[in-house]
Amino acid sequence: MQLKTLCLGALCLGDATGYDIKKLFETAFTHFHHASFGSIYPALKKLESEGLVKSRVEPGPRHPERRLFSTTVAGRSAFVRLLAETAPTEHLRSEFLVLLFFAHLLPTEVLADKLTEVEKRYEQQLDYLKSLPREGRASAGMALTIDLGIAACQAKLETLRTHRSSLLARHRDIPEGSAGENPCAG
Amino acid sequence: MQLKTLCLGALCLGDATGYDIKKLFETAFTHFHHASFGSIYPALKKLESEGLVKSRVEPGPRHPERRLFSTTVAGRSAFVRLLAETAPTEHLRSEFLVLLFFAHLLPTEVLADKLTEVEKRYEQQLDYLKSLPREGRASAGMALTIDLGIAACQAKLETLRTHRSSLLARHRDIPEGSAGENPCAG
DNA sequence: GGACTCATGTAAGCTGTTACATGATTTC
DNA sequence: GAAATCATGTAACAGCTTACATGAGTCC
Repeated sequence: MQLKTLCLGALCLGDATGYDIKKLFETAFTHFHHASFGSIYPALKKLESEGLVKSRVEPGPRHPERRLFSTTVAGRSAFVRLLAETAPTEHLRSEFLVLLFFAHLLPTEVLADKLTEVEKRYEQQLDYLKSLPREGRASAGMALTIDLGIAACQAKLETLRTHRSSLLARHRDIPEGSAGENPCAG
Repeated sequence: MQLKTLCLGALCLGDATGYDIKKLFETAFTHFHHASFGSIYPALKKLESEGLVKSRVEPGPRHPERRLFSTTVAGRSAFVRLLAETAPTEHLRSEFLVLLFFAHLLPTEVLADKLTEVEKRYEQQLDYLKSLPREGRASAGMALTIDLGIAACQAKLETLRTHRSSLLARHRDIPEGSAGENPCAG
């Protein structure tokens, strides 16, 4: 799914500026998608040129001049169609698991620091997801995206906490820079 | 982390062809990284031009001619350095959670199909990860990458199974195409 | 002989990132 | 008056995917 489509979806939730959409990516979408200004603004421009959204400039004494986007009828039906056609895939890209996979090549202290860093991030993410309102304002589907994020985060955090000390203990015993046998062949 | 670095890492596990590395991405790395031939072969070429890997062509009666890559001393130390510098981040990109987030815009049957599809995929992934050998050949870190994959997958699968029927029941009651209130503002 | 796996590579192009460039408004 | 937040945009470039193009070896 292209970012363009996601921006169109964001506008199906209500009128918004490019800045608002960036905020959405940093809050409600944070655990399953990412986008930067450099892609959001061009995406909105493209959507407008395709007639899927329209915009008006709002001058304001209470904020800098801004461009508010809204969906068009064509935009809403295009989004629903695109949504229905989208395969429900997931792609994780984890530098952390790469690090863990090659942990035997790292000094124990470096590995310990990385583990601590990840645990902290998981804790923060868990706190954040738990702080989100799940009743009333959000639909059942939205609530489930949060619950799935919480479940996965919690499971990983528990696994990490369970194995941390034994991993580090074993790690101290291996020769530094050992590559070992090829464990992946075959 | 660039794909180039990951290819270099793969070669730190033992000599391999581009094709072998692709296999590694489809097996050991499958739940945390992805790469296609179109990026692997150029990456290996680049690594060789930088002196981090070397290669020899192996003609064979038992297989088509192939190019076997190995790391150089410079390559191994470069990889260890790059690894130590890598921040242990994770980025999920989930079209499935996008779908769930906008579930209220989909017909109930379409939503049900998507949920079924995801559950099946999770089940397959879980079976696969559980089938991997965790003792003996793999290092403790490699084993933990598998355990983390299993934990996350299991947690998501359970959450999905728990909420599926109530989600679909509630879903049938909402007006079709309802966008509702903006649940994300503020 | 057909299907499948092993095996290598290129080229066009899409998508998105990073860094740059700018400035208003609000809050302390 | 400084810092934070609100706000918009562009340009250069990185990085990877898709599709194409090709062919040998193995198993049934």
